[in-house]
Amino acid sequence: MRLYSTLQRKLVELPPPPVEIGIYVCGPTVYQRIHVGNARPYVIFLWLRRWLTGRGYAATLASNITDVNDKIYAAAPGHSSELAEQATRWYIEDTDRLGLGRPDAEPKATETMDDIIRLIAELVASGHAYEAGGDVYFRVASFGDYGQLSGQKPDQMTEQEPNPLKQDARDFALWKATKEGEDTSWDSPWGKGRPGWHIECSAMAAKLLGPAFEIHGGGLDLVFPHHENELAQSRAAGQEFAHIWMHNGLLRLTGEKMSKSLGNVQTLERVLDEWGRETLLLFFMTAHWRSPIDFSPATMEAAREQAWTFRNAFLHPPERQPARGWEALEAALDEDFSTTEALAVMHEWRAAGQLEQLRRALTLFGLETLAESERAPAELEEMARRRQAARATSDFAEADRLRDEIAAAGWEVRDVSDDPGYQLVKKD
RNA sequence: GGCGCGGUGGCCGAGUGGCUAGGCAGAGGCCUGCAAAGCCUCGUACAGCAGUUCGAUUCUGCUCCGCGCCUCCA
Repeated sequence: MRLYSTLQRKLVELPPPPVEIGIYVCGPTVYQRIHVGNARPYVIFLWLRRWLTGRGYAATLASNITDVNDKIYAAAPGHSSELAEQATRWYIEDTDRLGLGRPDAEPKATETMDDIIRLIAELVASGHAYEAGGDVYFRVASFGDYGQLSGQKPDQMTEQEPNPLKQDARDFALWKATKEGEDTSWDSPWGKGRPGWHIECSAMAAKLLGPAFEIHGGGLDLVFPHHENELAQSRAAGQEFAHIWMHNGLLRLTGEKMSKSLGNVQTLERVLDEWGRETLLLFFMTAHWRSPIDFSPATMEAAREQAWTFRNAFLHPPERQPARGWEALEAALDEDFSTTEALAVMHEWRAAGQLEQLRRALTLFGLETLAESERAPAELEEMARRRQAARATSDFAEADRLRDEIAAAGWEVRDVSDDPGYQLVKKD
């Protein structure tokens, strides 16, 4: 299997199974409900873990929850930990609704503090970091490969807010001394404080996956500075760290009038309420994981239609010549995990009526519910029967009236040749 | 300004040096009391300009346009 890696800027071959594949994905900073965009890496990497597991790998997925951070302090002055706890519950609740299960580990920064402090101390001891006024900074000049991941040239970076404690404008904080108004702090060799933004990921990844692991994932917007800094810290500490760096494309919001303010993002909660999990998952499948994807009513509507055609295949199986076998899906996903090609293969199976194969593929993507049909309430069954009776006596006015009534209840009646002569299908 | 990605038929979105992506929407037909679902048929696209080549949408260069990142960001 091959995956595109930002670090090597090319497709990188995974070692053949069975081997352990450690995957670390940057999860959210918890201070509000996550938005649809945050759900993309969550979905992609849970799918990937499923696929790798099915391919015979021992895949372990770790995805962190950053629960100490400037943004959390800013969002809830004086009670940041309560907000972090609340937002963590929201995150679990919202992502649970995707129905894909959970990562193998979801470490919290606040529960990894010993490892974080130990890692910083190591970097200080080896001269890759220095203490200044209770803060600790990473010495970028001490790490020759800095900039390798993002392609950013260190000498071209400019500092936004000059920090006199830094020896070099490019240096970044590993540890920050507690400031006025911050309601949480931890003891460290450098006094009370809390970790900087990047260090927690280095510490958690090493703790859970070891000093060398296969895949590190996250949104494209994390390449710099977050991942560049993670890589620098961990490599400077003598770890190989991640081999392959996967960065998913970002969601773009279009087709909706922007409310001018920054608050135009849609929460995952709202999207799930409005469109349902099946449509959202299918929507994510319609773009390659590295491509940007437009989130709009039109693109979501198209995804919903695709869900509908898959569902219909199980209600009314077509009989056609057999299409390609399972290996077609393997070929699609083994080459840079192309869900778009996988989708094309699945449509092929749908049209060919290869339903068991299709069901297996849908299950992989958490869409097995499309293969299940819901039983209609008894009163609707009764109405459908009365409609059949009306049709039998050519009372089409009554038959159409009943059909409208059933439709109003959110169901569709279809005339079929099989036994009861009708079929009730729930509409979205 | 620096780094990087991309421009494919009405829309979304793959892919390939010469041979079918796929989905949605649309047109016609079959089926149906009418529908729905399903089936059949239909679109000859690859930003522009040069170049390499027997042949380029696919390789190279340039131009135009769009997007992401450049210490808040999945």
